[in-house]
Amino acid sequence: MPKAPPKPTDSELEILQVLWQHGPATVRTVNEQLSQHREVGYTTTLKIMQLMLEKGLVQRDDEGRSHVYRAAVREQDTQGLLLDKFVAATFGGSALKLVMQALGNRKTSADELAQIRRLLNDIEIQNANPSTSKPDDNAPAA
Amino acid sequence: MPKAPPKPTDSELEILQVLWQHGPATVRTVNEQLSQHREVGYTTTLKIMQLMLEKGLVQRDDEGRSHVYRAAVREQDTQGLLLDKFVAATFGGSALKLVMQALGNRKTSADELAQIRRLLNDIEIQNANPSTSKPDDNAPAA
DNA sequence: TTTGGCCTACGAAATACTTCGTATGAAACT
DNA sequence: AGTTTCATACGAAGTATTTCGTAGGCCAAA
Repeated sequence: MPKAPPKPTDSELEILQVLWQHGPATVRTVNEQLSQHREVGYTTTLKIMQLMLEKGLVQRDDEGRSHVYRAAVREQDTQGLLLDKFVAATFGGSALKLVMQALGNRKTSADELAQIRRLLNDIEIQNANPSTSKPDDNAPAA
Repeated sequence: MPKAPPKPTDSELEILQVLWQHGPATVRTVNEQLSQHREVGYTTTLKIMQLMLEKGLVQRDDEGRSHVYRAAVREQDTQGLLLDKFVAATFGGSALKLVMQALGNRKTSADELAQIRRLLNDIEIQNANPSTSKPDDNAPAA
């Protein structure tokens, strides 16, 4: 089994976000996206993406003159990995404390609260009845 | 207004956790706590705590022969600060996505789910009736 | 007083990440 | 063909963090 890619750094995560949203892209495209938020040199972006390639965070197609990069890790997986580390370091491993803090000290819209309620319901259904597959918003009503 | 202390690093956060839980402590005490989880030299801990003093993350009483350090930032404030940065970097600023991921990909006990439900209720009461003060578990029944 | 133990201060190395200058080459333009 | 344009590769410096060796001070026990 090939070794799992390491935890991305902050800069690497920024680049992954672009690739996740935009799909495969050249260094130039990525750099242009990043430049909309902060100043960053082209070769800086290039260098980081080259390092990401070595780390296995991205893959690239180097056919043409400019190489096309794409994420080699999935958004959900990466977020989950980072979340685990963050919860461990900051909240002593308690996801509950994290959620309380996230919901408590922050304006949360009624709509968002409703979504969370729905999620809670789904989870309780799961717990009560593990055989059923996860409910899907788009599924036809029973 | 004195400048707010910076975001603590991972090592600094570990030390803050000890101080928050244990209360004011000497370098030796802190180092002993840390040593229960991983190997770390005494002067390493000392050095980091000295840097934390310069950054304003801790204060110290250097009366006696061994100095006594205490956290200069509150646990909730610090967790909130770190959480904000983390949500911004990892979930594009969406606390909702964070909560969904935290609850979704993880076993959450019925008890924890109940606590979250209670929190949701409190928040909705707040939203509906902003004049009321926040309910307190320990408050005497009306 | 001398010794040993514990404490702080400090310098410096090791590591990780970010940044960018410059070299080089390929393609496009004139 | 010569020149400009744009891409990659690479070295190296700047910054932040972590780590620890060593020096020096203070106090108590011998």
